Amino acid sequence: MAGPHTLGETERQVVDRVGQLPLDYAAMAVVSNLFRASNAVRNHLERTVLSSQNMSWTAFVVLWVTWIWEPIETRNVALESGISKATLTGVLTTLEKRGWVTREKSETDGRLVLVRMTPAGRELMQALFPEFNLEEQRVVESIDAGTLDTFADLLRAVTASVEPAASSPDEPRSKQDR
Amino acid sequence: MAGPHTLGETERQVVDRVGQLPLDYAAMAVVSNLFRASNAVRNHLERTVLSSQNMSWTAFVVLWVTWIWEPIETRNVALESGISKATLTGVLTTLEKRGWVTREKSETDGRLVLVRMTPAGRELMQALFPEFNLEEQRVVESIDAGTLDTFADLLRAVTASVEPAASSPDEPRSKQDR
DNA sequence: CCGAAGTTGTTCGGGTACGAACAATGTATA
DNA sequence: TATACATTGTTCGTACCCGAACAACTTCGG
Repeated sequence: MAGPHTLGETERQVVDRVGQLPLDYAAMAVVSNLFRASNAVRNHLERTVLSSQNMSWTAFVVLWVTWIWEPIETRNVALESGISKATLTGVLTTLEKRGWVTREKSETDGRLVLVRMTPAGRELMQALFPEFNLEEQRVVESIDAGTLDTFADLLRAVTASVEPAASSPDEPRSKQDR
Repeated sequence: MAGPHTLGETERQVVDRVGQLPLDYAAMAVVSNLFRASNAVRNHLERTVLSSQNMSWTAFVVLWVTWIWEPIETRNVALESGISKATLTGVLTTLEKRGWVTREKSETDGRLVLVRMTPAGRELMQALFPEFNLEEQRVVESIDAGTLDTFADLLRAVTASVEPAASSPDEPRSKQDR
C-alpha cells in the first residue's frame, strides 16, 4: 500500500480516482505504514530467527506466552497472543505434536484447558529468545533510544482506540472473546 | 504479547524465565506493540467496513492497489500490497470470481499478466474507500495531528531497517521477489 | 433442585499466507 | 542461433486465521 511509488505520486493517483472527496491522507499514511512495517518485521524475524526451527511467527508468540505465564488457560493464551481461540486450537495442536507444550484439563472447571511447556520447549525458548531479542534490537536500531518509548506509546494509543473501550466493569464484553 | 498484564508484570516474569541474559526491553515493547496495533486495526477495519462486502483485508488492499494503478502487472500488485506472488494468485482468483477485477496476458511479454478493474469493481471502491478512510481517521483520532507525520516516519524507518538495504543499483535483488 | 443463560475449547468452511518447485517465456552469451 | 541464465505467474503442501455453530460444562434464577 506504499511501495515503489512516491507518496506524492500515490496521492495524485488517489485524487484522480476518488475525485473531490475529502480524504485524510495523514491517517492513510499511518495505517498503511503500520501494516507495511508489521509485515516486514514479521517476515524478517521469521526468516532470520524462526526458520531454523521451522517455526511460524504465531507459533513463536504462543510459545512465548506459554513460556512466560505457564500454566495458563487457553483463553488467556489467545488473548495475550492476539489471535482467536479458533486459531489457537490449531496452533496448539502443532506445538503439542512437536513436543514443546502439553494440554491438560482443569480439575476445578471442566471447560478450561491448561497449557504447559515441556522441558524440550523450555530449552528451545532459552536458546531462541535471546536470539530473537537481538534481532528485535536490530529492527529499531536506527531509532533514537529516547524516541522508542514514545513510539511504543503511539502504537498503544492506536490499539486502544480500536479496542472496545475498557469502560465500566458492568458493561459486558462481546460474546466472542478477543 | 502485551495483553491484560502490566508491562512491569510481564517484564518481571520474563526476567524470571530468561535469567540474567541482558534483554532490550524497549525494542521488545516496540515490536510487540507494533503487532498488537496492526492486528487490532486490521480486525477493526474488517469488522466495521469490509464485512459488509464479505471482504478480507488483503483482498481490499489488492483491490485498492489495482484501483489506483490499473492496468498493473501482478508482480507490482504483490510488491505494493506487501504479499508474496503465491498469495496474490489466490487473492486475484477470488476477486476475479466476484467480478471486481480481470486478468489479461501482456502482449509484449508473455510472462506478464495485467490486472484491471471491472466497472463493478470501480463502483465498489468509489463507495467503499471513503468509508474506509473515515474509519482510518477514527483509528488515529486520539493522536495529535502534528505527531502523525512523525509516527508514519517511525514506521517507515522500521520497514526500511528490515528491507534489503536498497543499495547500489547493480546489486541484484533476491531471487524471490517481495 | 432444575431449567435457562452464560462460558469454554473444538470443529467446520472458506480464505489467506508462505517457500519451493515448476513450465512458459524472455534475455544474454558465445 | 543455440544454449545457459533469469524472470514471471501458477501449483503444491503446510500452516494459519477467522466467524459461526456446536457440545460439554458451570452458574444463575426461581
